[in-house]
Amino acid sequence: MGTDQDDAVALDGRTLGRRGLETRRRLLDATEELLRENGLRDLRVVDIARRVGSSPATFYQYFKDADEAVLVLAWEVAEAVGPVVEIIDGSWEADEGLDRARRLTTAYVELWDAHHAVMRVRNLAADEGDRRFREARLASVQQLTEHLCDKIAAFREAGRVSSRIDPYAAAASLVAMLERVGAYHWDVERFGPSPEAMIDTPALIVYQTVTGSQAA
Amino acid sequence: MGTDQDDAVALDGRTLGRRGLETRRRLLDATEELLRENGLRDLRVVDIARRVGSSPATFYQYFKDADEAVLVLAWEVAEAVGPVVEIIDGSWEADEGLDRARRLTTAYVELWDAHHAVMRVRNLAADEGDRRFREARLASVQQLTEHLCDKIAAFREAGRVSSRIDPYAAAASLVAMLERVGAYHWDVERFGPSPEAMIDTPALIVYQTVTGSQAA
DNA sequence: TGTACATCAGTGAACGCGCGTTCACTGATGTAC
DNA sequence: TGTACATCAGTGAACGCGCGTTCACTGATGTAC
Repeated sequence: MGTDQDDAVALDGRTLGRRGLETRRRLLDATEELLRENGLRDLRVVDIARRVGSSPATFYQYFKDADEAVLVLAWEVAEAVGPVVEIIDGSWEADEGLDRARRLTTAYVELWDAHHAVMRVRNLAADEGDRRFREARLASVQQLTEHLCDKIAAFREAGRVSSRIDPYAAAASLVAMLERVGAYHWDVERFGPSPEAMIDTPALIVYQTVTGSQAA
Repeated sequence: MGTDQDDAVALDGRTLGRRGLETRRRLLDATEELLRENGLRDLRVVDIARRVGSSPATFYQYFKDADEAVLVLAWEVAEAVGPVVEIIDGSWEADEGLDRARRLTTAYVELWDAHHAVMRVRNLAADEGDRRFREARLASVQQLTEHLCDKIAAFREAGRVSSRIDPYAAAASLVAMLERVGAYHWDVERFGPSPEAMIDTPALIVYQTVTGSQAA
């Protein structure tokens, strides 16, 4: 919260009115569309401006460059992770845990489906070491990891998860799996597995890893 | 095999001699270096040429554009996956399986450490739908997935892995996990887990998912 | 062993496009009285 | 309710750099005899 709409200010310091906020929004939407359609390599300020029927000069009233617009979008995605994280909280026993794992996987894959273009670029920039994108990714992924970590740690203390499992590393690995499954499940599905299998099976892996129980 | 050095031909059709092959190699190495140092956004033909002390015109004797050089590098990575795949073959019972999972994870993470810049860009381009990069990724990832799939299917038939697990989807999910762990384990390690934990724990997840057994 | 010729390899220099970016200006909106 | 003024919002037009790309040419290598 507080990272996009709220503290939105024009680059010259003016505060934005209704009209300004709308324009800014349309520029952001156009950025996401173009990223989806043409990919990162072909993202151009001129095109973004053209798409909303305005001029490049307008774009520069709101963002320093194209990257900065993408960064704002990445923070918006981070905010959308909140509800997904909440799914983790609660009991993971038996059917309830399995159901939770499935809802978690579904929600996260749907988040990717909705925002794959932005999340892809965010991950690339973060992996390449860009600090601003690292932070934005962290804001998404950290909450997820920590909540999963807590669950795993509890099952481990109860002696149900192997003591050779490092809870944080396990949580991070599961998040890693979900990230990548979100990114390319559509490509995997060309080789056999149904879309449902590409939810249910990773969900089972999550469940088994968190609880240390094998599903029936 | 047969995708890079062997059928290397200058763009005008001339066959390459010793000297030409060396230059081509140096251009490829420079491409990987610059990709690592500056990231995808700042990869420029002029810079690649400059780095090997030659002129842009030379670059264009060997590659149509910068993308094509990266593509060749991606195919080279695909060839390097062969030995990693072999680790999968053999018995996965008990300690032997655990050891195999650990060697697999180690080898794949090391592959990422050695070639992260190229693999990152390959994945982005593939995810964005670029056919050539999809093929190159497939060549890496498919073998891995299929070999894991065979193992999982066998344990499933033996009744040790849940029948609710789709073997191909499970294999793809594990590969997804390894991909992402390879890409960002260094970032995770800033939050607690040791480098060893970021190998051992995903390895355990692989082991448990393949064999349906919980580790002690 | 030497010479001539074919082909491989490399590049200087230039062109031109397209993109990022800015400035000086016009128009829209809102509010004080 | 109307008018004036402040500030918000938008842009046409231009500049200039830098990058991709090419061409005509020189130099290096190898091989046939």
